[in-house]
Amino acid sequence: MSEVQLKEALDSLKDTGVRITPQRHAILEYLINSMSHPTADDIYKALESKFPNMSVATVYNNLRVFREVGLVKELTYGDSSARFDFVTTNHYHVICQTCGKIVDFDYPALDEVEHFAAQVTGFNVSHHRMEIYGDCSECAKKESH
Amino acid sequence: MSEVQLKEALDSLKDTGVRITPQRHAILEYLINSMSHPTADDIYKALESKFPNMSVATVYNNLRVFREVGLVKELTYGDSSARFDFVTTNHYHVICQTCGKIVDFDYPALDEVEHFAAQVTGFNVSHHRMEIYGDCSECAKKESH
DNA sequence: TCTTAGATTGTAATATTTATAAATAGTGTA
DNA sequence: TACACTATTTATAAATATTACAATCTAAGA
Ligand SMILES: [Mn+2]
Ligand SMILES: [Mn+2]
Ligand SMILES: [Zn+2]
Ligand SMILES: [Zn+2]
Repeated sequence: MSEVQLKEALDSLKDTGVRITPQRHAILEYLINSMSHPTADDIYKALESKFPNMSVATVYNNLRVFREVGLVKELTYGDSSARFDFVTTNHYHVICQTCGKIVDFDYPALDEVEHFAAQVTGFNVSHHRMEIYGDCSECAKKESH
Repeated sequence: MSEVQLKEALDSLKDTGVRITPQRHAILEYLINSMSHPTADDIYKALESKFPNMSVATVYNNLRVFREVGLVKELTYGDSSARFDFVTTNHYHVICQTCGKIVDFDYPALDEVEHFAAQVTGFNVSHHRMEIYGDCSECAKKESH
């Protein structure tokens, strides 16, 4: 299953005229298999044994390329560094304010809100972002002690 | 009207045991009167004629204090610096992807989404954030040329 | 007025991300 | 397969935003 995703991703790069390098292959593979929301530095560290000479700029450059092609979404929060999510199905995120855990969360897209915003503001609306914040069950348990 | 908001804000600081300094007074006043979503540096620059010796650290420190007390909300986007919004009524934001303009936007809070997320993930949900992205009418017009 | 804990200031440090230029390598073509 | 062309990588420096720190100052209660 993840092999299929990787193959489709590589094909979509090829279709856009983006060269497939070993670094790109490895970053995509890591994003697909990790099933998480890693930072650029997470990816850099995870691949440094395989690519001891890879530059961190390469990770950033390729994540931008992947974002532009539509393969990954960039999740930006206030605090620290951006996180990257391999695009599969549309979903939202629930984030623990205590430990930082990010949980995927399926919910129908809020089309009404977009339409309403377009009408009220005159914007040409393209998309929205939403995140839900709280404490995960582990952290909530610890706090109650 | 803004005098009332300023007075209430100062009272709420006093109630929390936060000292009222000229710098804090000025930052709050600016946030309330600007009716916009300034960055820390916007505030710093706007007040430098009045406080030639004020440190940018003071602006950051106080914005954090105000956030902790609940007087301001910090809006963090990917690209540049954080923006700050004096808390009045609950509202969302519509953001122009081209020029960066931020427009306030009233919409009933998405309580259902929060409840659903809590049930599905087991989180103790506290709040959510949502922004709508698109192009404002001016930018959309320019692009069509 | 005096005292003192908290606030401000000036500066250095940290961290993330981007820019740059030289070296390298992927891919289409012959 | 070998070549040529150009995209990509690498290494490093730079830009930017934010925080840490220590010395100085001051708001506010006694
Ligand atoms: Mn996700
Ligand atoms: Mn606002
Ligand atoms: Zn947690
Ligand atoms: Zn615009």
